[in-house]
Amino acid sequence: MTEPTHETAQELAPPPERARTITDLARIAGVSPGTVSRALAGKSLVNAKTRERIEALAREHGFRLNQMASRLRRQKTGVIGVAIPLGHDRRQHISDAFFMTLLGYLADELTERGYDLMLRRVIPDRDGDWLDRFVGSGMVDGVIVIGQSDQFERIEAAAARFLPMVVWGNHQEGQRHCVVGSALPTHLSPEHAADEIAAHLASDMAGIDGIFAASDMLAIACMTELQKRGIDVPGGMKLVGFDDLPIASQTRPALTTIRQDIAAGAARLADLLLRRMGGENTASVVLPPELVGRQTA
Amino acid sequence: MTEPTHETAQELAPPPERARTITDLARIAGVSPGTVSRALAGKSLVNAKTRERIEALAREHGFRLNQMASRLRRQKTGVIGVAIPLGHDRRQHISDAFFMTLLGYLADELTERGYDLMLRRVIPDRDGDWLDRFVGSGMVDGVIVIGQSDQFERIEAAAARFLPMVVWGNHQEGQRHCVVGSALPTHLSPEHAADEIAAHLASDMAGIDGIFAASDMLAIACMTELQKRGIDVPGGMKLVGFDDLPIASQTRPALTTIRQDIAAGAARLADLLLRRMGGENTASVVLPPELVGRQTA
DNA sequence: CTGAAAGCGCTAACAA
DNA sequence: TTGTTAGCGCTTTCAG
Repeated sequence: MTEPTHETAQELAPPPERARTITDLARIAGVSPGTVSRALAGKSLVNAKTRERIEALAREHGFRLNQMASRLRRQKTGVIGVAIPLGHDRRQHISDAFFMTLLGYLADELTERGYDLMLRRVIPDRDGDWLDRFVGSGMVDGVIVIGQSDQFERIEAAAARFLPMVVWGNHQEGQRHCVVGSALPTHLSPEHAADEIAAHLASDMAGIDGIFAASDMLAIACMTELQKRGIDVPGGMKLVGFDDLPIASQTRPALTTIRQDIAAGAARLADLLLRRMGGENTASVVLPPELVGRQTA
Repeated sequence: MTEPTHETAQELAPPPERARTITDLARIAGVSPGTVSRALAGKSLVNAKTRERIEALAREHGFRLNQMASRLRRQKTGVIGVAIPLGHDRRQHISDAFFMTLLGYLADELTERGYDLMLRRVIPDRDGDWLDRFVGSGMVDGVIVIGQSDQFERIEAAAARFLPMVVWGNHQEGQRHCVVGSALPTHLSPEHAADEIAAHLASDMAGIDGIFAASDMLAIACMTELQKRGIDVPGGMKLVGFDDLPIASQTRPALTTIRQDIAAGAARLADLLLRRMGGENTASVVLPPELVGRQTA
């Protein structure tokens, strides 16, 4: 550390008056608020010298633009809303591995393009107006809905009036809202599925020689259960997952699965949303699923 | 579906004029904007009849309050900022399983208490001012930083001036910023660690009878590598992970690990942050780690 | 190139 | 109980 001690620093340079608003800074610089605004926004029509001086003062006085005010005035927010409806299964937690992985990639994509993400977990049963409220909140320029849950109709309704929205989910014939997704139904929570799996396995396995799980996490739960019972995978029972989460290649035996290219999905979501925000009415995209053959089938 | 066709619906009830602002709605209702504001906010001093009428009109005309304006005026945002600095390891993706799991629990906690989350992924090398910009943006009432990365000093500096901030990370003697965490260094990305693990294992395993991995994901990568080489776990090599992610109990053999109670961690983060937002200067919290003995050690 | 002034949509005194 | 008014902090015409 090369900085002087606090005591010394304080003696040498008493901390400068803090400029909280653009008006504060304007007063300090002896110019008008308008000029400060233009200087900080890097507008061409402001004198280079003036700009530099204002920038220096801004640093010195720790000035940060109030984004709330700026965005209200400019009528754009620089924020993408991400809604995760938790409908048909109350117990399905937002921390579902698939959703969170998708969200991570989305954050990477959108941050790269200069947007922040506003995350909202919604329980539709409690708040029937969740989507319209979000979409009309004035807080977001566009909305991504992760998972349709049981809210298909509500999403359709919102899509009728609100263009900049894209949904991760399934496509149904003639639907209005723009989706990105593969061709299969959605996710269940592995913790709570474990019991049901156990029950099924206990009852009757005659005539079954393979399980196709609806998600990797579910497949892994199956595998554990099978191995507990001494059933060899894939010898005694074949097993195929769905998603190809990073974890799938790490299990023992490594999980054969249908890949959802989550990164690609996130990229498509981001791309489509930005185009819709630009006024384009984009079509839905079905990502081709791909079989990743490993050791369980 | 019980709704009539679009044509019929339109003939019967032409869609009402849309009320975009509180002033629109006031005009429609024949009252002043102030009254509408009070009615919609559920203030007691507005006539019940008037309130009901305004609420009905708001529904009918699809009115939603512009949160940007409301929040600017009220000087509170209802948003918690969550920053994830990606510093010392550029390749460490936001989609890191631990971070995303923590984020999921945080979202559950904070949404429950009426806050939205604003997620921002930051690369400190590219933007040295990231934390002050976030904290001073006027967009958030409080900030949670997930992981200190190599930004300890910058976080310290911000903490000197900004109270409502809590950090997930390690505690160091005499530090100023409030952390929640366990007692061990942070996470590496398993994908890229695999090669190094392989190299280490290839070179020299004499005298080593156990591996303590810095995260479960890393431990799982080790396990895969060990099993590839025909080394029995735990017979030939003991293995202990760190985190107790949901996946840890699903591996084969099940991973012995040090539990980070992520849900509890998220709850503490949320709790401390809200108290700081209320003006309290809270102390750091070290969560006691707990050994979860399974089959690998 | 810069200043003055008019709002973005909302809320909260203060009056009535 | 309601209307009027003055801003929240910023951007952007429009003048100069």
